[in-house]
Amino acid sequence: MEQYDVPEMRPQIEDAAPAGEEMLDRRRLDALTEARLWRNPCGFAARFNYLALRYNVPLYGWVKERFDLSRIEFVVIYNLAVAGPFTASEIASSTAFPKNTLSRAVNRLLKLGLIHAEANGGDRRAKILSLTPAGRAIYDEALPRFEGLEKEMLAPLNLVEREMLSMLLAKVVVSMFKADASEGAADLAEVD
Amino acid sequence: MEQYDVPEMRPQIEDAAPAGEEMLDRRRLDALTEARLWRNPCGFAARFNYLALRYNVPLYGWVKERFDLSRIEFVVIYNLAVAGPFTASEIASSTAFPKNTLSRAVNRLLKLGLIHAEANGGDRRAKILSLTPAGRAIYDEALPRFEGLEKEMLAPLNLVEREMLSMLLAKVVVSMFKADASEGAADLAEVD
DNA sequence: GTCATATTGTTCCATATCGAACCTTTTTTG
DNA sequence: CAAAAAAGGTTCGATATGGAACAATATGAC
Repeated sequence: MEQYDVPEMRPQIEDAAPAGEEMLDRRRLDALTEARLWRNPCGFAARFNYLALRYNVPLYGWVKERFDLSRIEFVVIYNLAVAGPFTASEIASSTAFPKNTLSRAVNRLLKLGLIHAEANGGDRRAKILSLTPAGRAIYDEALPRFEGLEKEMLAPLNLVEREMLSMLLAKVVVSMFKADASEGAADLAEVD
Repeated sequence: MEQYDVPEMRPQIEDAAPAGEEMLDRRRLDALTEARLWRNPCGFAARFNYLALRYNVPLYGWVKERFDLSRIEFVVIYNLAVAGPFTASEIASSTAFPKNTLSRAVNRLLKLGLIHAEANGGDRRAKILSLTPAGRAIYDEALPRFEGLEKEMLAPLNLVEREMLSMLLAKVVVSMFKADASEGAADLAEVD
Protein backbone atom coordinates (compact mmCIF):
# COMPACT_ATOMS: atom_id res chain seq x y z
CA MET A 1 0.00 0.00 0.00
CA GLU A 2 0.99 3.62 -0.19
CA GLN A 3 3.24 5.03 2.47
CA TYR A 4 1.98 8.15 4.17
CA ASP A 5 4.84 8.19 6.59
CA VAL A 6 7.10 11.17 6.76
CA PRO A 7 10.39 9.73 7.90
CA GLU A 8 12.14 13.07 7.82
CA MET A 9 9.92 14.25 10.62
CA ARG A 10 10.91 11.60 13.06
CA PRO A 11 14.16 13.05 14.27
CA GLN A 12 12.10 15.87 15.72
CA ILE A 13 10.65 13.40 18.15
CA GLU A 14 13.88 11.78 19.11
CA ASP A 15 15.75 14.98 19.74
CA ALA A 16 13.18 15.76 22.40
CA ALA A 17 14.33 12.83 24.53
CA PRO A 18 17.52 13.50 26.43
CA ALA A 19 19.53 10.49 27.52
CA GLY A 20 18.85 10.75 31.25
CA GLU A 21 18.39 7.62 33.33
CA GLU A 22 14.82 8.45 34.18
CA MET A 23 14.06 8.78 30.52
CA LEU A 24 14.26 5.06 29.95
CA ASP A 25 10.63 4.34 30.67
CA ARG A 26 9.51 7.44 28.85
CA ARG A 27 11.39 6.34 25.79
CA ARG A 28 9.81 2.93 25.90
CA LEU A 29 6.37 4.46 26.12
CA ASP A 30 7.14 6.79 23.30
CA ALA A 31 8.29 3.83 21.30
CA LEU A 32 4.76 2.49 21.22
CA THR A 33 3.06 5.78 20.55
CA GLU A 34 5.61 6.58 17.93
CA ALA A 35 5.21 3.23 16.24
CA ARG A 36 1.45 3.60 16.19
CA LEU A 37 1.79 6.93 14.51
CA TRP A 38 4.61 6.33 12.10
CA ARG A 39 5.03 2.62 11.54
CA ASN A 40 1.37 2.00 10.99
CA PRO A 41 -0.14 0.75 7.75
CA CYS A 42 -3.03 3.12 8.46
CA GLY A 43 -1.00 6.16 9.28
CA PHE A 44 -3.59 8.69 8.19
CA ALA A 45 -6.23 7.17 10.42
CA ALA A 46 -3.76 6.92 13.28
CA ARG A 47 -3.06 10.62 13.00
CA PHE A 48 -6.57 11.95 13.03
CA ASN A 49 -7.48 9.51 15.76
CA TYR A 50 -4.56 10.78 17.80
CA LEU A 51 -5.64 14.36 17.23
CA ALA A 52 -9.23 13.59 18.13
CA LEU A 53 -8.10 11.94 21.32
CA ARG A 54 -5.80 14.75 22.34
CA TYR A 55 -8.51 17.26 21.57
CA ASN A 56 -11.61 15.63 23.00
CA VAL A 57 -10.31 14.09 26.20
CA PRO A 58 -9.12 17.28 27.88
CA LEU A 59 -11.95 19.45 26.61
CA TYR A 60 -14.80 17.16 27.53
CA GLY A 61 -13.07 16.39 30.78
CA TRP A 62 -13.09 20.09 31.52
CA VAL A 63 -16.73 20.42 30.47
CA LYS A 64 -17.63 17.62 32.85
CA GLU A 65 -15.79 19.26 35.71
CA ARG A 66 -16.82 22.82 35.02
CA PHE A 67 -20.49 22.35 34.07
CA ASP A 68 -21.18 18.77 35.12
CA LEU A 69 -22.36 18.01 31.62
CA SER A 70 -21.64 14.82 29.73
CA ARG A 71 -20.14 14.88 26.30
CA ILE A 72 -23.46 14.24 24.62
CA GLU A 73 -25.17 16.94 26.60
CA PHE A 74 -22.56 19.46 25.63
CA VAL A 75 -22.71 18.34 22.02
CA VAL A 76 -26.39 19.20 21.99
CA ILE A 77 -25.66 22.65 23.36
CA TYR A 78 -22.82 23.17 20.93
CA ASN A 79 -24.84 22.11 17.92
CA LEU A 80 -27.79 24.26 18.84
CA ALA A 81 -25.47 27.21 19.33
CA VAL A 82 -23.67 26.73 16.06
CA ALA A 83 -26.54 25.70 13.83
CA GLY A 84 -29.72 27.17 15.22
CA PRO A 85 -32.80 25.22 16.39
CA PHE A 86 -33.19 21.55 15.57
CA THR A 87 -35.17 18.57 16.75
CA ALA A 88 -33.65 15.79 18.81
CA SER A 89 -33.80 13.26 16.02
CA GLU A 90 -32.04 15.58 13.64
CA ILE A 91 -29.20 15.92 16.09
CA ALA A 92 -29.19 12.16 16.59
CA SER A 93 -28.91 11.49 12.88
CA SER A 94 -26.24 14.06 12.36
CA THR A 95 -24.04 13.05 15.25
CA ALA A 96 -24.65 9.29 15.04
CA PHE A 97 -25.47 9.08 18.73
CA PRO A 98 -28.24 6.58 19.48
CA LYS A 99 -31.52 8.37 19.91
CA ASN A 100 -32.25 7.04 23.35
CA THR A 101 -28.95 8.36 24.63
CA LEU A 102 -29.81 11.67 23.06
CA SER A 103 -33.28 11.58 24.57
CA ARG A 104 -31.79 11.36 28.04
CA ALA A 105 -29.38 14.18 27.32
CA VAL A 106 -32.17 16.40 26.03
CA ASN A 107 -34.36 15.73 29.04
CA ARG A 108 -31.56 16.52 31.42
CA LEU A 109 -30.79 19.76 29.60
CA LEU A 110 -34.48 20.69 29.73
CA LYS A 111 -34.57 19.98 33.44
CA LEU A 112 -31.47 22.11 33.93
CA GLY A 113 -33.07 24.91 31.96
CA LEU A 114 -30.27 25.00 29.42
CA ILE A 115 -32.43 24.33 26.41
CA HIS A 116 -35.99 25.13 25.51
CA ALA A 117 -38.49 22.95 23.62
CA GLU A 118 -41.33 24.35 21.61
CA ALA A 119 -44.03 22.73 19.52
CA ASN A 120 -43.07 21.83 16.00
CA GLY A 121 -46.04 23.38 14.20
CA GLY A 122 -48.79 20.80 14.01
CA ASP A 123 -46.56 17.82 14.69
CA ARG A 124 -46.99 16.78 18.30
CA ARG A 125 -44.20 14.19 18.18
CA ALA A 126 -41.12 16.26 17.57
CA LYS A 127 -40.19 19.33 19.52
CA ILE A 128 -37.92 22.02 18.26
CA LEU A 129 -35.00 22.60 20.58
CA SER A 130 -33.18 25.84 21.12
CA LEU A 131 -30.80 27.31 23.67
CA THR A 132 -31.96 29.30 26.64
CA PRO A 133 -29.79 32.21 27.76
CA ALA A 134 -28.30 29.89 30.39
CA GLY A 135 -27.40 27.35 27.71
CA ARG A 136 -25.96 30.05 25.50
CA ALA A 137 -23.87 31.26 28.43
CA ILE A 138 -22.30 27.84 28.77
CA TYR A 139 -21.46 27.81 25.10
CA ASP A 140 -20.01 31.29 25.36
CA GLU A 141 -17.82 30.30 28.25
CA ALA A 142 -16.69 27.03 26.70
CA LEU A 143 -16.02 28.19 23.18
CA PRO A 144 -12.75 30.02 23.92
CA ARG A 145 -11.33 26.81 25.38
CA PHE A 146 -12.26 24.83 22.34
CA GLU A 147 -10.90 27.48 20.06
CA GLY A 148 -7.81 27.82 22.20
CA LEU A 149 -6.86 24.18 22.03
CA GLU A 150 -7.48 24.10 18.31
CA LYS A 151 -5.27 27.12 17.91
CA GLU A 152 -2.61 25.46 20.03
CA MET A 153 -2.74 22.37 17.88
CA LEU A 154 -2.32 24.42 14.73
CA ALA A 155 0.47 26.51 16.19
CA PRO A 156 3.26 24.67 14.37
CA LEU A 157 1.71 25.55 11.02
CA ASN A 158 2.01 28.88 9.30
CA LEU A 159 -0.98 30.51 7.66
CA VAL A 160 -0.42 28.98 4.25
CA GLU A 161 -0.04 25.55 5.75
CA ARG A 162 -3.23 25.97 7.73
CA GLU A 163 -5.17 26.93 4.66
CA MET A 164 -3.70 23.98 2.83
CA LEU A 165 -4.54 21.55 5.62
CA SER A 166 -8.02 22.94 5.90
CA MET A 167 -8.58 22.58 2.18
CA LEU A 168 -7.26 19.03 2.02
CA LEU A 169 -9.31 17.87 4.98
CA ALA A 170 -12.32 19.58 3.46
CA LYS A 171 -11.89 17.63 0.27
CA VAL A 172 -11.84 14.36 2.18
CA VAL A 173 -14.78 15.31 4.35
CA VAL A 174 -16.92 16.52 1.47
CA SER A 175 -16.25 13.33 -0.41
CA MET A 176 -17.33 11.18 2.54
CA PHE A 177 -20.28 13.41 3.20
CA LYS A 178 -21.51 13.01 -0.35
CA ALA A 179 -20.90 9.27 -0.34
CA ASP A 180 -22.94 8.98 2.80
CA ALA A 181 -25.79 11.13 1.53
CA SER A 182 -26.01 9.16 -1.68
CA GLU A 183 -26.53 5.88 0.10
CA GLY A 184 -28.92 7.04 2.79
CA ALA A 185 -27.98 8.69 6.04
CA ALA A 186 -29.92 6.15 8.09
CA ASP A 187 -27.29 3.55 7.24
CA LEU A 188 -24.49 5.49 8.80
CA ALA A 189 -23.78 2.83 11.37
CA GLU A 190 -23.62 0.20 8.68
CA VAL A 191 -21.32 1.95 6.27
CA ASP A 192 -18.92 -0.72 5.24
CA MET B 1 -10.28 33.92 15.30
CA GLU B 2 -8.91 32.55 12.06
CA GLN B 3 -11.27 31.12 9.53
CA TYR B 4 -10.44 27.64 8.34
CA ASP B 5 -13.56 27.37 6.27
CA VAL B 6 -13.31 26.73 2.60
CA PRO B 7 -16.39 28.41 1.18
CA GLU B 8 -15.58 27.47 -2.37
CA MET B 9 -15.99 23.82 -1.48
CA ARG B 10 -19.54 24.09 -0.30
CA PRO B 11 -21.30 24.12 -3.65
CA GLN B 12 -20.04 20.57 -4.04
CA ILE B 13 -22.31 19.57 -1.23
CA GLU B 14 -25.35 21.40 -2.41
CA ASP B 15 -25.19 20.16 -5.93
CA ALA B 16 -25.54 16.65 -4.56
CA ALA B 17 -29.07 17.36 -3.32
CA PRO B 18 -31.69 17.28 -6.03
CA ALA B 19 -34.91 19.15 -5.38
CA GLY B 20 -37.19 16.11 -4.98
CA GLU B 21 -40.01 16.16 -2.45
CA GLU B 22 -38.50 13.36 -0.40
CA MET B 23 -35.27 15.31 -0.22
CA LEU B 24 -36.72 17.86 2.17
CA ASP B 25 -35.86 15.99 5.32
CA ARG B 26 -32.50 14.97 3.96
CA ARG B 27 -31.68 18.57 3.28
CA ARG B 28 -32.63 19.56 6.78
CA LEU B 29 -30.41 16.87 8.23
CA ASP B 30 -27.58 17.89 6.01
CA ALA B 31 -28.07 21.44 7.12
CA LEU B 32 -26.98 20.49 10.62
CA THR B 33 -24.07 18.33 9.58
CA GLU B 34 -23.00 20.93 7.10
CA ALA B 35 -23.19 23.71 9.64
CA ARG B 36 -21.17 21.69 12.12
CA LEU B 37 -18.50 21.18 9.54
CA TRP B 38 -18.37 24.56 7.86
CA ARG B 39 -19.97 27.16 10.06
CA ASN B 40 -18.12 26.07 13.15
CA PRO B 41 -15.63 28.21 15.04
CA CYS B 42 -13.62 25.02 15.53
CA GLY B 43 -13.71 23.80 11.98
CA PHE B 44 -10.45 21.91 12.11
CA ALA B 45 -11.56 19.92 15.13
CA ALA B 46 -14.94 19.30 13.55
CA ARG B 47 -13.27 17.84 10.52
CA PHE B 48 -10.97 15.39 12.15
CA ASN B 49 -13.72 14.38 14.54
CA TYR B 50 -15.98 13.73 11.59
CA LEU B 51 -13.31 11.65 9.92
CA ALA B 52 -12.63 9.69 13.09
CA LEU B 53 -16.32 8.96 13.46
CA ARG B 54 -16.76 7.87 9.88
CA TYR B 55 -13.68 5.70 10.13
CA ASN B 56 -14.03 4.09 13.54
CA VAL B 57 -17.74 3.36 13.71
CA PRO B 58 -17.98 1.06 10.71
CA LEU B 59 -14.62 -0.62 11.27
CA TYR B 60 -15.04 -1.40 14.96
CA GLY B 61 -18.62 -2.37 14.27
CA TRP B 62 -17.32 -4.90 11.80
CA VAL B 63 -14.65 -6.11 14.21
CA LYS B 64 -17.31 -6.66 16.83
CA GLU B 65 -19.47 -8.63 14.46
CA ARG B 66 -16.73 -10.60 12.77
CA PHE B 67 -14.50 -11.46 15.74
CA ASP B 68 -16.68 -10.56 18.70
CA LEU B 69 -13.93 -8.32 20.00
CA SER B 70 -14.48 -4.94 21.60
CA ARG B 71 -12.67 -1.90 20.39
CA ILE B 72 -10.16 -2.01 23.21
CA GLU B 73 -9.47 -5.67 22.67
CA PHE B 74 -8.80 -5.09 19.03
CA VAL B 75 -6.65 -2.09 19.80
CA VAL B 76 -4.43 -4.31 21.91
CA ILE B 77 -4.07 -6.78 19.06
CA TYR B 78 -3.44 -4.01 16.57
CA ASN B 79 -0.81 -2.35 18.70
CA LEU B 80 1.00 -5.57 19.43
CA ALA B 81 0.98 -6.39 15.74
CA VAL B 82 2.26 -3.02 14.66
CA ALA B 83 4.75 -2.30 17.42
CA GLY B 84 6.01 -5.59 18.78
CA PRO B 85 5.68 -6.82 22.39
CA PHE B 86 4.66 -4.44 25.15
CA THR B 87 3.28 -4.60 28.66
CA ALA B 88 -0.32 -3.77 29.47
CA SER B 89 0.53 -0.56 31.24
CA GLU B 90 2.56 0.67 28.33
CA ILE B 91 -0.40 0.17 26.08
CA ALA B 92 -2.64 1.87 28.62
CA SER B 93 -0.41 4.94 28.80
CA SER B 94 -0.03 5.17 25.09
CA THR B 95 -3.69 4.78 24.22
CA ALA B 96 -5.11 6.68 27.21
CA PHE B 97 -7.51 3.85 28.04
CA PRO B 98 -7.95 3.34 31.78
CA LYS B 99 -5.81 0.52 32.98
CA ASN B 100 -8.61 -1.50 34.50
CA THR B 101 -10.45 -1.51 31.22
CA LEU B 102 -7.26 -2.62 29.56
CA SER B 103 -6.72 -5.27 32.19
CA ARG B 104 -10.06 -6.80 31.35
CA ALA B 105 -9.31 -6.69 27.65
CA VAL B 106 -5.93 -8.35 28.14
CA ASN B 107 -7.40 -11.11 30.27
CA ARG B 108 -10.09 -11.84 27.75
CA LEU B 109 -7.55 -11.97 24.95
CA LEU B 110 -5.41 -14.34 27.00
CA LYS B 111 -8.41 -16.56 27.65
CA LEU B 112 -9.22 -16.54 23.94
CA GLY B 113 -5.63 -17.49 23.15
CA LEU B 114 -5.09 -14.45 20.98
CA ILE B 115 -2.19 -13.06 22.94
CA HIS B 116 0.57 -14.57 24.99
CA ALA B 117 2.08 -13.29 28.25
CA GLU B 118 5.61 -14.02 29.33
CA ALA B 119 7.64 -12.99 32.33
CA ASN B 120 9.27 -9.60 32.19
CA GLY B 121 12.76 -10.58 33.27
CA GLY B 122 12.97 -10.28 37.02
CA ASP B 123 9.89 -8.10 37.42
CA ARG B 124 7.02 -10.27 38.53
CA ARG B 125 4.43 -7.49 38.27
CA ALA B 126 4.38 -6.74 34.59
CA LYS B 127 4.09 -9.32 31.87
CA ILE B 128 5.21 -8.81 28.34
CA LEU B 129 2.41 -9.34 25.87
CA SER B 130 2.74 -10.59 22.35
CA LEU B 131 0.45 -11.99 19.68
CA THR B 132 -0.17 -15.67 19.22
CA PRO B 133 -0.59 -16.96 15.68
CA ALA B 134 -4.36 -16.81 16.23
CA GLY B 135 -4.09 -13.16 17.24
CA ARG B 136 -1.88 -12.40 14.29
CA ALA B 137 -4.41 -14.07 12.01
CA ILE B 138 -7.09 -11.68 13.20
CA TYR B 139 -4.84 -8.74 12.52
CA ASP B 140 -4.02 -10.11 9.10
CA GLU B 141 -7.67 -10.51 8.24
CA ALA B 142 -8.68 -7.11 9.60
CA LEU B 143 -5.88 -5.00 8.23
CA PRO B 144 -7.09 -4.92 4.61
CA ARG B 145 -10.41 -3.49 5.78
CA PHE B 146 -8.74 -0.77 7.76
CA GLU B 147 -6.42 0.00 4.89
CA GLY B 148 -9.30 -0.15 2.45
CA LEU B 149 -11.42 2.42 4.22
CA GLU B 150 -8.45 4.70 4.65
CA LYS B 151 -7.73 4.39 0.97
CA GLU B 152 -11.36 5.14 0.20
CA MET B 153 -11.25 8.24 2.35
CA LEU B 154 -8.15 9.47 0.59
CA ALA B 155 -9.51 8.70 -2.86
CA PRO B 156 -10.42 12.31 -3.66
CA LEU B 157 -6.81 13.37 -3.22
CA ASN B 158 -4.05 12.86 -5.72
CA LEU B 159 -0.65 11.63 -4.69
CA VAL B 160 0.84 15.05 -4.14
CA GLU B 161 -2.12 16.11 -2.03
CA ARG B 162 -1.86 12.95 0.07
CA GLU B 163 1.78 13.57 0.76
CA MET B 164 1.00 17.14 1.65
CA LEU B 165 -1.85 16.18 3.97
CA SER B 166 0.27 13.53 5.59
CA MET B 167 3.09 15.98 6.15
CA LEU B 168 0.85 18.68 7.61
CA LEU B 169 -0.91 16.29 9.96
CA ALA B 170 2.48 14.92 10.95
CA LYS B 171 3.65 18.38 11.90
CA VAL B 172 0.65 18.88 14.13
CA VAL B 173 0.92 15.45 15.69
CA VAL B 174 4.62 15.71 16.37
CA SER B 175 4.13 19.06 18.00
CA MET B 176 1.44 17.73 20.34
CA PHE B 177 3.45 14.63 20.99
CA LYS B 178 6.42 16.67 22.08
CA ALA B 179 4.30 18.99 24.18
CA ASP B 180 2.83 15.98 25.93
CA ALA B 181 6.16 14.32 26.50
CA SER B 182 7.63 17.46 27.98
CA GLU B 183 4.98 17.73 30.64
CA GLY B 184 4.72 14.08 31.61
CA ALA B 185 2.80 11.41 29.83
CA ALA B 186 1.00 10.30 32.97
CA ASP B 187 -0.98 13.53 32.90
CA LEU B 188 -2.43 12.84 29.51
CA ALA B 189 -5.96 12.84 30.80
CA GLU B 190 -5.43 16.16 32.46
CA VAL B 191 -3.86 18.01 29.58
CA ASP B 192 -5.53 21.32 29.63
C1' DG C 1 18.90 -3.97 55.79
C1' DT C 2 14.39 -1.67 56.61
C1' DC C 3 10.71 1.28 55.91
C1' DA C 4 8.36 4.55 52.82
C1' DT C 5 7.01 5.22 48.10
C1' DA C 6 5.96 3.98 43.38
C1' DT C 7 4.42 0.80 39.95
C1' DT C 8 1.62 -3.05 37.92
C1' DG C 9 -2.39 -5.09 37.61
C1' DT C 10 -6.98 -6.59 39.67
C1' DT C 11 -11.47 -6.21 41.99
C1' DC C 12 -15.50 -3.67 43.35
C1' DC C 13 -19.21 -0.81 42.46
C1' DA C 14 -21.89 3.05 40.91
C1' DT C 15 -22.99 4.85 36.63
C1' DA C 16 -23.21 5.24 31.55
C1' DT C 17 -24.41 3.16 27.51
C1' DC C 18 -26.86 1.15 23.75
C1' DG C 19 -30.01 -2.35 21.51
C1' DA C 20 -34.68 -3.66 21.60
C1' DA C 21 -39.26 -3.24 22.60
C1' DC C 22 -42.62 0.14 23.30
C1' DC C 23 -46.07 4.20 23.03
C1' DT C 24 -47.79 8.01 20.58
C1' DT C 25 -48.52 10.72 16.59
C1' DT C 26 -48.23 11.32 11.64
C1' DT C 27 -48.17 9.81 6.91
C1' DT C 28 -49.15 6.65 3.36
C1' DT C 29 -51.83 3.15 1.05
C1' DG C 30 -55.77 0.91 -0.86
C1' DC D 1 -61.75 6.69 5.82
C1' DA D 2 -59.60 2.60 7.93
C1' DA D 3 -55.50 -0.03 8.21
C1' DA D 4 -50.70 -0.26 7.70
C1' DA D 5 -46.31 1.78 7.83
C1' DA D 6 -43.20 5.20 9.43
C1' DA D 7 -41.29 8.60 12.52
C1' DG D 8 -40.30 10.89 17.06
C1' DG D 9 -39.31 9.81 21.75
C1' DT D 10 -39.24 7.08 25.96
C1' DT D 11 -38.51 3.05 28.89
C1' DC D 12 -36.27 -1.26 30.12
C1' DG D 13 -32.60 -4.27 30.91
C1' DA D 14 -28.26 -6.42 30.06
C1' DT D 15 -23.62 -5.01 29.47
C1' DA D 16 -19.64 -1.82 29.36
C1' DT D 17 -17.12 1.62 31.54
C1' DG D 18 -14.02 3.95 34.51
C1' DG D 19 -12.91 5.86 39.32
C1' DA D 20 -11.32 4.31 43.70
C1' DA D 21 -9.58 1.13 46.76
C1' DC D 22 -6.72 -2.90 46.86
C1' DA D 23 -2.83 -6.62 46.75
C1' DA D 24 1.61 -7.74 45.17
C1' DT D 25 5.98 -6.48 43.66
C1' DA D 26 9.80 -3.27 42.95
C1' DT D 27 12.47 0.89 43.90
C1' DG D 28 14.43 4.47 46.66
C1' DA D 29 15.85 6.75 51.08
C1' DC D 30 18.58 6.56 54.97
